[in-house]
Amino acid sequence: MNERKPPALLLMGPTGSGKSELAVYLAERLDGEIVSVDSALVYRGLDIGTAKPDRAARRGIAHHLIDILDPAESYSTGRFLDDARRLLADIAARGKLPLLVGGTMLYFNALLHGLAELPPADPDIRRFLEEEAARLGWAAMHAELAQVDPEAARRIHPNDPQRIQRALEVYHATGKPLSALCAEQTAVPLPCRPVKIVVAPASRTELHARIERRFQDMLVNGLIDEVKALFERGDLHSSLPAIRAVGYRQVWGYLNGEYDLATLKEKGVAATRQLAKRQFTWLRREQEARRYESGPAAELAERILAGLGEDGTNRSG
RNA sequence: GGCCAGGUAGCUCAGUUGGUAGAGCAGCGGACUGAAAAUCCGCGUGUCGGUGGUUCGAUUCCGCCCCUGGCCA
Repeated sequence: MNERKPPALLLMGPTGSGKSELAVYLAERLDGEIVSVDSALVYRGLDIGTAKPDRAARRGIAHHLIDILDPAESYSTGRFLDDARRLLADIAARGKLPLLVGGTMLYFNALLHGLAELPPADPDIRRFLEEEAARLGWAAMHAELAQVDPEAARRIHPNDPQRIQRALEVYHATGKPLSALCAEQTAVPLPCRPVKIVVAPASRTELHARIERRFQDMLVNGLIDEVKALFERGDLHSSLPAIRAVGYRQVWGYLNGEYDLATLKEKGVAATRQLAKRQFTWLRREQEARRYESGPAAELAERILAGLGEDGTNRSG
């Protein structure tokens, strides 16, 4: 049925699995363009801590959805979905293969399963709810949600302020409960046929070792100075998505004098491991994906290409 | 060498007036619909330094030994 659509490669994996380098090899061999599926790479000035591939690492391959926002701005799943759909169509129209590469699993999820028609974030409503919560407490906010959207209240834990706020925000903005809007969701088919590939290190121990080494390298390569530049701008603060990113949040605390360098290193490594663990939770339930162990990019790319040949992904035309 | 303070979960520590022990962090598992590198939920057996003794029973009291830190020589 959708066999006639052009394919798109979805390359997913936990942080530090070597996706970015691998993607460039695959793009070279498949005449592809890379679409980043990463909620932190979108921000300009977040380079070292996000392991953003630089000009040399990109080797002339087009990379999309990188450096598209200032750190003072906020990206979102909805924007990603619009951007990615548009790019997918454009790239396929140019006769190139789209490679969606990243570790933001909610974005992949939205791409594959769609997203309900919900209003975007509204700063005024959020501020209003924030103030109300400061006055009444989140338990009261959860009770308020139970009044207007009992189903959402049942699903959302009373200790989860972010989701309580979002559910109330949707209700305030539309007058309809979040759960009703989600129930109306209809699948929007992708313009491409997704071919899923998962890359991950052989063992958790190995991943942890890589993560520790990598964070250490980031510090040596100037992560602190990079964050200091953001810190000194004066208009950024610790509740922005860009500043909450792994590594950035921890260095921010260090620059605030909250802890010493050794503690910063510990916290940075732990936060990265925790991120990887959450990514694994999504990845585990990813069906119909080909799975590969991390390894030297060139060699791994060859193995993946051999596997792709079997299901016709790289046929031309 | 002498004196003092400690040695309890991977780490930092609490506790048991003697009935085999619990927090934070880390770790592990899970959830996830416009902040998602976010937000949240669940999971705690560890020779209570070693060894003898007292005791029905010792991680807890006593002796000796080992280790760490401090002070005095």
